[in-house]
Amino acid sequence: MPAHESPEHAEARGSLERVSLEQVERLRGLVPKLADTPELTESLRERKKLETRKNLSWAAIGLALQRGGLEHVRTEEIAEAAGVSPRTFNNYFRSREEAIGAVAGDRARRVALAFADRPAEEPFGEALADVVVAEYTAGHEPLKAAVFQLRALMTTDCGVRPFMLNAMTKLEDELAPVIAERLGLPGDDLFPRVVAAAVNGAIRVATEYWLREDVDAPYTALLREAVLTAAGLAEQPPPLSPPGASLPENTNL
Amino acid sequence: MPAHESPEHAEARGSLERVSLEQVERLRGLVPKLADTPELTESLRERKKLETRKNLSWAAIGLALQRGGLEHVRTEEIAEAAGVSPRTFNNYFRSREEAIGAVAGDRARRVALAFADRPAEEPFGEALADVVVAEYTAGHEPLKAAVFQLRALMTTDCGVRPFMLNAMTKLEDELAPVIAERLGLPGDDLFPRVVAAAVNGAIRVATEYWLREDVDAPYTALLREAVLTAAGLAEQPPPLSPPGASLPENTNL
DNA sequence: CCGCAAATTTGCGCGGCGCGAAACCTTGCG
DNA sequence: CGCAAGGTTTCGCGCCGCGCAAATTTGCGG
Repeated sequence: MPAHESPEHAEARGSLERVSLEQVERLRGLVPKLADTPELTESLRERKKLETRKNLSWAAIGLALQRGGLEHVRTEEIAEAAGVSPRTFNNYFRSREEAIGAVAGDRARRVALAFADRPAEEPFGEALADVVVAEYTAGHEPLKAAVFQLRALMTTDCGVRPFMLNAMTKLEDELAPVIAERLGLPGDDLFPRVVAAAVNGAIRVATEYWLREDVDAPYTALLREAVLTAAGLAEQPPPLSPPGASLPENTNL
Repeated sequence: MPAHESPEHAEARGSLERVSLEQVERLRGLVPKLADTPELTESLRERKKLETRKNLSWAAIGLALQRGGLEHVRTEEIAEAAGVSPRTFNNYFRSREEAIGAVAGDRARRVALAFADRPAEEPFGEALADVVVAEYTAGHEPLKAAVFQLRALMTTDCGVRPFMLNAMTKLEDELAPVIAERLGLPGDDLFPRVVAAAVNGAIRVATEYWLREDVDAPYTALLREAVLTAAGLAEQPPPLSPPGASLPENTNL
C-alpha cells in the first residue's frame, strides 16, 4: 500500500449512488433559462456560447452522477454528450472538474442578483436567507435524492471539491458590492467582503452538514440557520476601516 | 524543442515576480520543526515521510517562485529538487498544486493548535486574531517581498487557488471543535463550524485584499481586523439549535 | 548482530489530458 | 454578396497520474 494521503482523503471517496439521466435532466431544467438573465443575451453568438458551455457542464454532471464519480468519465465522452468536438471542451474548461464548478459559479451569481432585488427595508439576514434557500433548494421535494447526489458530488468528491470551492468564491465577488451598498459602505471596503465570505462559508458548511450520514435535519432549515448566523455580521459595525484606495473593479479568476 | 524559455511571457499573464532561492529557504526555515508537533513523531519512518512530504512541497514552491509560475515547473523537477524519484512525488500528491496546498493545510493546523492553547479567560476574538497574525506574518519584516509572492502564488494563481482553498478548509475541521469547546457547545453542532468557516474566509479575504495593487495597508492590520470581525460571530448565540440534535461523537468532515 | 516481514521507494509502461497551431466554418456588418 | 472577426475542428505533441511489480529500507524480535 503506497504512502498516499491523509486518513480522511481515503474515505472521502464515498461512492455516489447512481442517478438516472432523466432526473438529471429535470434538475437541469430548474436552472433559469438564459432569457431570465437578460444582460448578456445580446448577440446570437454569445447565446450559443453560453448554451454549449452549459451543455458541457451538465453533460459532465450527468455522466458523473450516472457512473458514480467524475473519475469514470472521459472528456471525450463529455464532449460527445454535449455535441461538440473533444477539443472544444478545453476551449471552455481546463478540466472536467472546472466544468462542474462552473454551474456553482452561475448559481452564486443568481443569488447575488436576487438579493440585490430585495427591498432595502427587509431585514438583512432574512432577505439573504430567503434568497439562498430558494436558490439551493429549488425542486428539492420532487428530486431530493438527485439534489443530494449532486451536492455530494460537488462538495464531497475530493477531485471536484477544490474547483467547487473556487467557483463558490464568485459569490463573494458578486455579493460584496451589494452588501456594501446596502450597508452604506464604500464599495472597496474590506468589511463587506468579510461578510460575503462568511455567507459563502455558511452555505458550504450547512451543505456539508446536511450530507453527513449521521445527521438528518432538513436542508432548508440548516441553510437558513447558517446563513442567518453569518449574516449577523452585517449588524455589527466594522471594528475599524482600513486605509484603502480607489477601486478599479474586479478581475476574474 | 522543449523550449521553456519565455521570461516575459509569464509576466504577460500577470504572473509572479521572481524570488531568489535563498529567500525561499529562509521562508521555509520559519515553519516550526516537526519536533514542535510531538504527536506524530513516533517512528523514524513517520518522521522521514513527513520530511520528504515537506521537501516536495517546498521544492514545488521554490521552483514556482523562481520561475514565476507553477505552470513552468515539471513534476520531474520537483522530485529531483526534493531528492526522490519522479514516481515518489505522486505517492504523496496527486498534482503539483496539491503539493503547494499542503503547506497551507499544515499552517491551518498550527493555528488551531495554538488557539487551543490560549487561556479561556482571554477574549475570543483577540486570542484568535493574535494566533492568526502570528502564524501568517512570521518573518514578515525581513522577507516581506517573498511572503508577498508566496501569498500571491497561493491565492491568486488560478491553477493553485482551488487547491489552496481546499487545503484551507482544514482550518475549519481543526478549529471548529476548539471553538465548540470554548463556547460550551456540543462538538457536532453546526454553529462552531459556521464561525470557523467565517474565520477561514476572513483570513483569505484579508490576504486577497492585501495583494491588490491599489491597496497598501499593512498585512497585519488587515488580518487582525478581518479575523476580529469574523470572530464576532462567536459572541452572539446561535439563532436556534438545528433539529437533528442527537448525534454520536463524529470526527472530521 | 541478523534476518524476516512490512512499509516505502523506484522503474516501467500505458491511457488520457491539456493545449498550441493551423485549417475550416459561422456570424455580424457594410 | 463579401469580408473580417471569432468559434470550432483536426492534428499532434509533451507531460501527467497511476497501476504494477521489483528493489530497497525500516522495525522488530531472536
